[in-house]
Order: sequence, then C-alpha cells, then structure tokens
Amino acid sequence: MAYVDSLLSKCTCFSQLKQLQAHLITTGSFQFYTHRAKFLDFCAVSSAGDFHYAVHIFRNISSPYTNEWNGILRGIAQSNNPINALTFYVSMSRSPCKPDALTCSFTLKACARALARHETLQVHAHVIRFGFDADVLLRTTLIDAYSKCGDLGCAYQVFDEMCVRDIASWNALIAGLAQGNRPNDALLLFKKLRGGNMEPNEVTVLGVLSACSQLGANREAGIVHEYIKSKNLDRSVIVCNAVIDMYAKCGLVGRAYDVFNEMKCLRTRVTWNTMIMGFALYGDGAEALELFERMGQAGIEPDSVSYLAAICACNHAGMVEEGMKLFDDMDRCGVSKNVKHYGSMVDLLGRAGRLDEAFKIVQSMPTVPDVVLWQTLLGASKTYSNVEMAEIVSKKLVEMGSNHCGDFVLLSNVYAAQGRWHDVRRVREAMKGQDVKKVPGCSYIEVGGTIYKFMNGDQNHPRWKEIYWKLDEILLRIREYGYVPETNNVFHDIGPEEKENALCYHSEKLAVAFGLISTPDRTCISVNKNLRICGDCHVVIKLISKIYEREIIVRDRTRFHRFKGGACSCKEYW
DNA sequence: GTAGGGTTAG
Repeated sequence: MAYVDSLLSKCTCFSQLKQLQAHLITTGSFQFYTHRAKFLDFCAVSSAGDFHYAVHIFRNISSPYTNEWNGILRGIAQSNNPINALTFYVSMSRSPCKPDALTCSFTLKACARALARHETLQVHAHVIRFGFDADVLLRTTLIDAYSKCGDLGCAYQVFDEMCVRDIASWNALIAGLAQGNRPNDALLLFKKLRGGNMEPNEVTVLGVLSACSQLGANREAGIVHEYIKSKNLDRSVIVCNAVIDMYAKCGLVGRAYDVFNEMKCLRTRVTWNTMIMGFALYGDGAEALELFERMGQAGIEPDSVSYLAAICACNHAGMVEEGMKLFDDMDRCGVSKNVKHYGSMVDLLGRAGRLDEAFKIVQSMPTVPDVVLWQTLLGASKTYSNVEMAEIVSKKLVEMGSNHCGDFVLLSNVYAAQGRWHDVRRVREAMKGQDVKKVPGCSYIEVGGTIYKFMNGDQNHPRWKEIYWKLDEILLRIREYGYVPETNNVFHDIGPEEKENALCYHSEKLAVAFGLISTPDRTCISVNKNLRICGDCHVVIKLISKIYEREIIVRDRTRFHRFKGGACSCKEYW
C-alpha cells in the first residue's frame, strides 16, 4: 500500500497517472478499495490529475466505499462547479454506504464555495442527526460555510454553542465577520479572544488586519501592528503583506512603506503588488511607477495584478500616456489581460475625455465587457455630456440586466443636462418597472477611540440633532461661496426640496459634520466610505476644508481624497 | 487516517 502512495506523489502529469492506474489494474491491486480511493482522491484533486477522469472511474465502481465517495467529493468541492458535490452527497445518502464526518466536511466546503446557504443548513441538520456535532473541526467548517454564505447569525450560533473551541474556530468567525461587512464585530471578537488564554496565530491577525483595513481604523492599526511584532508574527510574509495593505488603507502610506522596507522576511510578488496599489490609492503615480520598475530590477517579474496596480496608479494621477504604455507592454511581456485591465483603461481614457478611444478598447477586447466596465464608460459619457455614447452604453447595461440605481441616474442626468425632459421621464418609468438595487452607502469615522458608522439620512447617533444642525449651518455658509446643490444626482420621485435633503444627508457629510463638532479646531478629520464619494459631497467637503480650516481625508472605495484649503488631492481624478 | 481558519485586484 505504501508504494501506491509513493508512486502517486511522484506523478507530475496525467499520462503518468494513467500508467500507474494501468499498473494497478494489471496487477489486480485496483480492486482493493484503499488503493482505488487513494487514486481517486489524488486524481480529483492534484494538478497532475483530471477531475472528469476521476468522475468517470468513480461511476464505474458498482458499490463505492465511504472513502471513495469522500475522495470524489473532495475533488468536486475544489472544482469550478462545487455545487455538483450536492448531487453526489444526495446519491451517497441513498446508497448503502453512510456518510462520515469527512463526507460532511467536504460537502460543507462545497457549500461554502458555492455560496449555498440553504444547502449548508441542510448538511448542518445531517451533522446533528449523524451525531457529529461535537466534532470541533466539523463545527469550524460549519462556521466557515455559514460565514461565506452570508449567514453570520448562524455562524455565531454554531460558535457560541461549542463546548470546546480551538484557535481555528475563533479564526473562522473573526475572518467571517471581517469579510462579511462586520469589521467592528471582528475587532470585538479579537479583544475577547485576547482576554482568554488561547494564543492567536498568523491566521487570526490576518482577519483582524482585514477588519482594520476596511474600517480605516488608523489608531487600531498601530495597536494591532505592535501586537504582531510582540508575538513575532511578522516573520510571515503573508502577515507583512496584510500589514502593508492595512496601513495603506488606513491613510498611513508612509508607515506601509516603512514596513515594506524593513521586512525581515523575503518579499513576494504580492508584497510588491500591495505596495504599488498602496501608492495608487493616494494618486501617487510617480512612486507607484518607480516601485514597478524596481520590482523588475529585483528579479520579480510583474504579473497581471502588478500591471493592474500600476495602470490604476496612472489612472488616479491622470497619467494617460504612461498608462497606455503599460497596457501595451503587457502584450509584449506576455502578461495576460483580464476585464479589469480593460476596465481601468476605459476609465483612464474616459476621464481624459477620449471617449472614442475608450470605446475602441471595449470593441477590441477579447473578453465580454462586464457591468462595471459599461458603468465606467457611462460615467465618462455623463462627465463629457456625450448623449449618443450614454444611450449606447445604457442599452448595453439594460441588455445585461443591470438594475443598479446609479445607471438610471447617470443616463437621466445626461438627458437632464440637455433639457430632454421627456427622456428623463421615460428612464424614470423604466426604473419603476424594475426591482432597482441600491447598495446602501455608509461612512465610518473614529473619534476618541470609538468607530462610528453613519448611513444615509441616519438618525441613530446619540448626537444626531447636533449633527444635523451643524450640516444646516454648513450649507448656509457654503452657499455664500456660490455652492448650488447638484440635485440631479438624486433620482427619486420626490419634490425638489426633499431631493436636496436626501443629498445633504449623505453618510459622508454626516460623518464630516460629526467630526467638526466632536474634534478640536484645526485637527484633521478622517472619514471612510464604502462606496465612491458622490460629486456633490466632493464639492461640499472641498468648501468645508476652506471655510472651517480643516484638513479632511476621505477614503472611498477606490482611493484617498485629501481636502485642504478648498482643493482635493485627487485633482478631480476619481 | 484524507478534515477546519488566510495576503494583493477596475
């Protein structure tokens, strides 16, 4: 039996694997289910194997044993169609051969990858019925599956009901909360973990770092970094990469660069990519491109993510020619392009008003343009009031079934700018007929060690009345500087007055107003938004920075905006 | 005797 293991591990390609199978068959060993199971497992999972071939062999087994089922389930869970594992799982349940804990583990893994919440629930029921629910590993898998399917309530419940937990159980939930848009709860859970006697490891801090990155929690960021150093967890390059990313996303690109320069472990390609992206976040095109050059000199070939980061940096700095050169270099260096590279180029050219060239890029691309790419082009069409382009692009978006509120708003704005009110009304009707999706905007701000979250029109903050009074004062004062609200950014069937209100209570404005009333004069205000900052907020915050003599930093989904003395560091490149 | 938790991206 040992020799089968040894030979399997030496197989580097499919033909060798088939030779081994031929050998096992001719010597009669393939009838021994243990050999067959090992073979199936390896064949389904290894890069030398072939998943379809594994399925083929499996189907020819008249009555497979549990470990043979498990091998094939493990393979399907890792394949491109993990949901197929459910079919196999059901067949297995109906066969004389009963599932064991591993069967459930692989099936749950498949559920997690397929984002299948309902199926996770069903397998969970089986886990209980089969009496496996005391299994720590299986429960951790359950936490992970529920988290990935977006059901953090169930994930929490599985965690709470565990009598024995190990560090992986904690890690699964911390990572789940961090990735499930509940970064504050992830930090709280980490604090709770530190209060006990369990020792956090690399995986734990990766979840925590991710939570800090999302929150832009620069105070917390320093604390977590100190903790990592004290526990020597920064010997792991993966942890260092996440620290660099966190500092960059928390507005501390200088500290990110310090970590990059002072690493004790070897930098990987991801390290370089993260740092280049870090500079791109600030619109620092020169630093990003210099690093991109140095990366090649250091013997690390840029990959498609490196190019994307560099092009993105050009994008945020308005460096059109440099971006186009990088885009062309990719073909020469044999680096493959994906829809994000095309999307970024469309953005770069679109912002520069070169809409025809942007459209040519779309037409020339071998992959199908996605919704985001068309939205980018629609945004550029709006900026340059190009009605024809906006119409073509909107049609594409409708064909693709996009029901995003912003698409309708942009098109209607293009029409409104031309005074084509009939068309505005038509778009509005079309919008009503659909189930239009709107991702809720939210902004975070840290004051006195607490991170506050604001939603649009939010009145949940204990000082909400003061915040709204401050906003009213702001609006009065900035009107003296000629501010007129861009009411057509809002597209609801409401009167002009409410339109203005909806705009002026955007989450980023609420957060800035709260910053103004709760922090000392002349100190810097940092706000973090989950979506892109809106045009009106951008204008308003520029004026606030001037009138109230405050430096205001807003991190939005794509980059940092540093407002000072009435201007923004982005120079209107978003 | 094959299981669980993880870094970069328009």
